[in-house]
Amino acid sequence: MSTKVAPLSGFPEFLPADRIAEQHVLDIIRRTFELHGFASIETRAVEPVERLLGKGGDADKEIYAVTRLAADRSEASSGQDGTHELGLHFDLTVPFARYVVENAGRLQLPFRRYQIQKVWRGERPQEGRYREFTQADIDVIDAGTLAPHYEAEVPLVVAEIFRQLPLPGFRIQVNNRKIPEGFYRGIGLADVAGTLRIVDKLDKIGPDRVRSALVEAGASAEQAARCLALAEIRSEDLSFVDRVRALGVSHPTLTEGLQALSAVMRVGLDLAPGALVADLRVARGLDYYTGTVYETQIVGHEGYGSVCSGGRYDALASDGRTTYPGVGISIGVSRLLGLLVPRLGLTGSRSTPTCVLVALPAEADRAAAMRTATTLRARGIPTEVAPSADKFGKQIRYADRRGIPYVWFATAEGDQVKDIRSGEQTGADVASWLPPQEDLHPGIRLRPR
RNA sequence: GUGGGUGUAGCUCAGCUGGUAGAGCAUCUGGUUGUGGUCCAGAGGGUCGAGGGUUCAAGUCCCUUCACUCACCCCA
Repeated sequence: MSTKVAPLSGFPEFLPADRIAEQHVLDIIRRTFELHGFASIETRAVEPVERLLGKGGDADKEIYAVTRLAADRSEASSGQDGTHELGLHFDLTVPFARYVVENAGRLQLPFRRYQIQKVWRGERPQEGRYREFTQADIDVIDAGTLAPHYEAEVPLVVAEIFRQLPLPGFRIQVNNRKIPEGFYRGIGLADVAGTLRIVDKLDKIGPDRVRSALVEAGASAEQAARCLALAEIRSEDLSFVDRVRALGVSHPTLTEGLQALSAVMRVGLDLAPGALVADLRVARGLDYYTGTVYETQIVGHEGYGSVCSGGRYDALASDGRTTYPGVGISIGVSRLLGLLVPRLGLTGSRSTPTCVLVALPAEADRAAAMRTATTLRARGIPTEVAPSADKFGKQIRYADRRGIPYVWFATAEGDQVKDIRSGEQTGADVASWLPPQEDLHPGIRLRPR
C-alpha cells in the first residue's frame, strides 16, 4: 500500500488563510439569509437512490452510491425488506422536498428555510466544477399553491449577498421556462427540451452553429431563425415583453410566462435595480424546474459558469394527496470561491483567528502567560501563548508568519504590546487593552498580484 | 462516459542525438548571545508517478497502468 499522498481531483481543500476567506463568505451568506427570516435546517447526506433518481435529468449517472464495505449483496439491494440503496445527495432541493413531505404536519407553511451543506456529483472535474462542493440554498415551499411573489424575493436575497462580496459585478439572469415552451409550441416545435438545450449553447458556440444544430434537429430554417430571435432578447427592464410580442407568436403558455417574468422583473427594478436581467436564452438548471429559472454570471468571467441558480418547481414534493410547490435559489459557494480565490486573489487577512500571541520569556513563565491569555480571551480577544520560550525574534516570527498582528510581552516595566506590522511597542493593561475592531478577527483581502 | 495534454525536491520548473539529478522560491541553521521582516553564508530535502521492456547504460526510447489537467457532455 502506497503512502504517497496526492490531491483527489474534484475534492478541493483550502489552506487556512483561504479557508478563512471561505468562512467570511459563508458568514455573509448566513447572516443575510437570517436577516430575511429563513430558518436553518440540515438534512442527512444520503437519500434512498430511488428518491434521487429522475429528479435531476442525467443525475443518475452522477450519484455516488454509499454502501458498507462489508455489505453483502442482499444488504445492498433496494426495496422490499426495508433496506435501500443509498446515494449521496447531488443538491439540497431534492432532500428538502423530501423533508417537507416527511414533516409536513410539524412545519408551518409557507416554510422559508436555508441550508448550507456539501453536495456530491460524480462528474469530471475542471475549473469551477467539483465532485464535492458546498451549496447555500434558500427555498420557500407551501402546500397546494405558492404565491408568485416569492419568485421575485429569492433572487433579491442573493443580490444582497453578492453586493457584499468583492466581485467585479454580477448579473442574475432570469427567465421563465413557459416563455420558450409556449413560443416553441406556438411556432410548431414539439421538442421543447431538446430545442432549449441547443439554444442554451448560444453563448458558447454562436448563432450560426445554433441555427444549424436546430435545423439538424428537425426545425425549419424559419423556425430556427425565430428561436434565435427569441434567445437574443435580453433586457434589464420590461422591454423584453414588447420585443417578444413583436415576433408575432401567440400561445397561452407564452403569455403566462411573460406575465410571470414581468412580475419578477418589476420587483427587481424597484428594490435592486440592475441586479436582475431578463434573459430569454437561460434554460439551465435541473429538470424539475417548471417556471421561473435563475442563473448568475460574474461580470468579466461569463464563461466560468453560473455561480448561483435555481427556480420554481411545482411538482417536486408530493405525498400523493398534497403537492408542495416551491421556489428556491442556490449559491454555488465552492464555485464562487473557486473564482474569487485563484482568479481575483481573495484570501484571508491572516491564516489563523489569533489576534494576540503572548510571548514566553522562559518556560517557567508559561503559567503567567496563560493567565494573561485567559484575561484577554475573556474580553473576546482571540489569543494564544507562544509554543516555546525561543528567542523573542523567533516568537515574533511565529506571529508574523501567521499574520497574527500583536505580540504581548511581560517586561520588568509592566506589560507591553507590539504591533508587529508597524513595529510599535507600547505599554498595555491586560484588563483594558483592545485592538482596533478590524484587527480583532481575520477578514478578507485581495492578494497583491 | 468521449477526446487531447502533463507527471522530476514542499511549490514553480530546467535537464541537449540515452552516459552517475539541477535552479529559483519555500524550510531549517548560523552571521545577530532574548525583539521578526532586508542582506550574506551554509544545510536538509528525490525509489525522476507506478510496473514492465529495449540497451553496456533509461529522467530521456517503447508498452502497460495510475494520477493530475483541459475540452466535450452536463452543471453550482
